[in-house]
Amino acid sequence: MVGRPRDERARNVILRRAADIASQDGLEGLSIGRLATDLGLSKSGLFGFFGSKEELQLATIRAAMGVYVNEVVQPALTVPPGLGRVRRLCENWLSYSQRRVFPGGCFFFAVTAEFDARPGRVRDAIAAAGLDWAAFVARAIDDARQLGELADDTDADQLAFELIAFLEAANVTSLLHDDANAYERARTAIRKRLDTAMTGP
Amino acid sequence: MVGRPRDERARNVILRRAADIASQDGLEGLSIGRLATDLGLSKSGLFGFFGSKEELQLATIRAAMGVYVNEVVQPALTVPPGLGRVRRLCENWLSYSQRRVFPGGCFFFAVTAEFDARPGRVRDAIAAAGLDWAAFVARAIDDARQLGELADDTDADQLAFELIAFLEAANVTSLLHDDANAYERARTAIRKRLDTAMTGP
DNA sequence: CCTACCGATCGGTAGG
DNA sequence: CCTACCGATCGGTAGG
Repeated sequence: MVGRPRDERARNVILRRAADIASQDGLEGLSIGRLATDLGLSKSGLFGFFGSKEELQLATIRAAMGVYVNEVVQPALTVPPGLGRVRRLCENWLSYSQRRVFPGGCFFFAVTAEFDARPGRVRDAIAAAGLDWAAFVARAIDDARQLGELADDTDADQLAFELIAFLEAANVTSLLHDDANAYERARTAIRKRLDTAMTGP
Repeated sequence: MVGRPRDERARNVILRRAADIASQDGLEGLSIGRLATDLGLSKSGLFGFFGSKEELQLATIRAAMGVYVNEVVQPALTVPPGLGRVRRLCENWLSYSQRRVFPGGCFFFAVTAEFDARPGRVRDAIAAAGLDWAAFVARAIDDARQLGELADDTDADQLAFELIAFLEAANVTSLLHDDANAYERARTAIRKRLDTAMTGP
């Protein structure tokens, strides 16, 4: 099912716009007609790329995952494993949210809140992405622990939960109140929490 | 503009159902026709109660605020000011989320993520409720500080930000992954964070 | 990839 | 508070 290069480029343009819209108005607020008009395509032409609204939603999630990996995950892998990589992951995330890579803030925050109470393939795809991300953060934390940079008894899953909580709280607070201070709040919280984790509970 | 008692009772029933729907499908997913069918009313009859969809959305937010105050805020006021009240507020919140007082988890989490990137009166009402809540938590924290139960230099707004981050992370994690452990994660995080705040940074 | 169309549903209104 | 209706928009399809 791989199209010609030209089709793939078109798909990428479509899906990047779709992710922008969904970050603001949700994956249900993303309508095929509106997306087609935005891009200067016919509705049925755009529809033909995906075959159903659900497939468009799933493809949009995959495209947003690509952006997320490029913005948050990959640049952290240039830092060697350890506490530095954990800090870099958090900073990359805050920067990705603050720079409004997606105009509605973190794409995954928006669509998670939208689908967390609606069963289906879209929710399942969002949940899988969330588990992957939490496991990746926990792995980076556990690497730091094994390297002796965090206390031996550090619970990586617990610490990942707390750091991710700070990141998401900064995202939603800055969006809702146009308050960039929320990012400094999160940075302060993360710094202090990692300091505590260095010496143990 | 106060209706007869009978009208007020009907309004309460309508708005409680509206809040349930919105917690799962959002305030845009809440359609007048669906709400009317659910309640056995005609669409135009229900429409007449509110006059516009936006007014229905605003009334639904006010109704959800009443539930929230009853479930989370009021029972914490039976505890004297201090650290005990702060802990009680957090526990009330986790219980309110975990018991699914609204079937889609915390009503305000759902609608905040939905409207945080859309200007308008609905967003403004949600933002005002969020500020009130954060200020209330910060006030409870500062009471505890003034009573000597938290370190003198405790930053109440910062600590409120962190505690609320844990609460909301538990809500969304439990919903997305059907994982009740998230509430224990939040309880652990809150307990440790308050312990740290007792002795100072 | 387009035009033209389908039935369903949306918010909202007329008229009683 | 109801029935009946309005134009707009939804996801999706027919036909080319």
